[in-house]
Amino acid sequence: MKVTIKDVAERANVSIATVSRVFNKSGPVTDQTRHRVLTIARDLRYTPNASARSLSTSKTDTVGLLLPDLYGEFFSEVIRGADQTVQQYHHHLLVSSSHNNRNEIEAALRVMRGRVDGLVIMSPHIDAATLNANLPKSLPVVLLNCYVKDSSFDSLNIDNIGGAHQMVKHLIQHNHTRIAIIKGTEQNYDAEERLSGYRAALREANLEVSADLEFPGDFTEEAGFQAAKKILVLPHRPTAIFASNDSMAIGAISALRESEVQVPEEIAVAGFDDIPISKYMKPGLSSVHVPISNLGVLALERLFAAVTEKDNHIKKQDIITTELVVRESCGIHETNNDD
Amino acid sequence: MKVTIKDVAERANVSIATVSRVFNKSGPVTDQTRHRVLTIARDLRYTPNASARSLSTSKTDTVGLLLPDLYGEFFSEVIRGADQTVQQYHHHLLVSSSHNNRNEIEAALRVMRGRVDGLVIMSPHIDAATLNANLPKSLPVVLLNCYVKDSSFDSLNIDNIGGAHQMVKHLIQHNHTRIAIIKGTEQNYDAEERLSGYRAALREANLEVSADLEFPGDFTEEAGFQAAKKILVLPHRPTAIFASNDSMAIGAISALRESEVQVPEEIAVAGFDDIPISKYMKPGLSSVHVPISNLGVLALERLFAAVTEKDNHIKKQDIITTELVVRESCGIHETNNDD
DNA sequence: CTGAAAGCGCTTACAG
DNA sequence: CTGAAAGCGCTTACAG
Repeated sequence: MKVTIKDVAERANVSIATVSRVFNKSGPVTDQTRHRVLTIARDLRYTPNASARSLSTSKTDTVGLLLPDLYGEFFSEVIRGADQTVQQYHHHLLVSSSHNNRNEIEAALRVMRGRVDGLVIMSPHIDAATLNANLPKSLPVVLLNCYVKDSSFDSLNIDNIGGAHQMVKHLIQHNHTRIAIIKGTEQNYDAEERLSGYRAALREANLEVSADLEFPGDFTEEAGFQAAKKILVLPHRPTAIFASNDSMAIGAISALRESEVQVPEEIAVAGFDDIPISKYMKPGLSSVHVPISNLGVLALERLFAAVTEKDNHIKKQDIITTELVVRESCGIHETNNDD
Repeated sequence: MKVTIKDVAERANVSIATVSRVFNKSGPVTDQTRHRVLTIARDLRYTPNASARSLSTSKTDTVGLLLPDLYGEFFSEVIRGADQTVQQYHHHLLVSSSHNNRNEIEAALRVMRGRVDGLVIMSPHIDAATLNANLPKSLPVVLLNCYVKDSSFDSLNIDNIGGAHQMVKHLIQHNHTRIAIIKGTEQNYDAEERLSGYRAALREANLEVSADLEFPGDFTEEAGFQAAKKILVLPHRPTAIFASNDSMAIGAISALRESEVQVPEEIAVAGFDDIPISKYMKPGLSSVHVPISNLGVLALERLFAAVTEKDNHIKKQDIITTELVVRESCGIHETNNDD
């Protein structure tokens, strides 16, 4: 049933070595034999067996992408960017998601090991020790928005603190003094950093940092909706809400409108991520722009650099800068986005 | 550097056959040797080489997922459902996306061939001939929302016609007689079927089917935005817009509000897909609910059935039913969703 | 219960 | 330019 290199070789009256050379464009082969082999291979519908090839070359032509829970537009964008780059480098993409505790991540790491030439990890729960314990030293790894700050790994991190700080500062500059935050998932890296940025901006302006203004969330619309409901019943109502991502901001706006509270007139709302849809909200959602699909591209390019350069590869820890995007939801209509 | 089955065998004073048996839980091994092997394997951080294993078993424990362009929330949901099921069956997921013409798809098919035990294909551009030409007869395939209606393939298709028909009928029953449609991507399967459903409902009600009411789109918010702008300048303005998906409906609503046209009072708007965010729009977006993440689950479950049952597997062509979800954007507030 | 050995389908020095 | 052969790291009948 299945056709192998041997079948092609026999029919073409050459050795399997020659067929191999033709398919790998390696070594010298006459045009004539090359052509004959290629024709017969096509007739027979021969494709080299990937496992056999991997076994002898110890390369898999595959890279892994480890993701947390997939939600919303964000991960579509990341995967799009990643896949695009992987295809460009003629590799394949093994995706594994929804690892939300240490055991699941360790299992995922072990499973990837031996199946991929390199690994991009986007996981809020990972630490350097776990990585070292479960991955061979030789496997190239790029950490995308992980907690790990360790110069022994390549990493790309969104400037969460800076972005949140900028947005909150912007609100303060426009006379908001009581600003609530809807936090991201507990223990999540982005969540904690965005919270830090928020607090830092308040402190800088000598505004009170109070737990009464910090509401739990988990990055979903529903969480934003619930948090806003709680904010609405506060005795001394905030004039602005900073949601730790756009999905929650959208949920929050929905809750406010349901209660007939005007955005931005009565309460200003701002988000984070600048997912594509935010622009089409009414009012348009002010947000902190993250180059999402570019994240996937950058991570994979770094990974391929590591794979190619081997021991000569120099690891870097990069911060991806964000950008303030002011739309209507925060009530401040400006043409230029200065802070 | 890398540790193989041989290293484990030597250190444990057993043959590689025994180590293999321990790792595959096959054949009889004394508890004592099993334990010894396992301990040593852990110390050595041994993981079986996936390629070697695949080569001798001719199984890859990997399934492929072929997707079109990734956009919005839709594909995050599909991938989430797929990955979840794949993990449950202890397999891995090879994802390949953004194949938008025949050549790219053929290349992707060939590349998958030999790397996966089965394949889920979600591609509007595929046809039976291309599949047969590029895939071995023996490879299990499940078509997810593809054009191909061929009993030689397992397939799952969204009831696009029925869903669109139901939504438009609903609008008609509430006295809309001039209903515009924003179409999906040219030549796209979903796009064409939703258009058919729209037309069928109009005809059934003896309403005119006119090209003047059919506007091009490509499933993005931007396309919905642009289409709505065109609709607004129509001499005889429609009272309702049926967008072929939610993203376009959201874009359209954005355009209408920008022009200070009230939704639903002046123009009703409805979408298709019922992506999670639609519920949080203001006004809440009326839509046709598609069980999106379930799509991924169902497709993969069918695939694993095919993989396991081999020649005994009976192919089926299933239609996934949709459900009308009436919210505020279409202006008809009802508790029950009867049509 | 355990081992020796063939075989999976390739690649790649090494000869010629 | 081409071929014979070793080797990649496993699994799996077949013996014992």
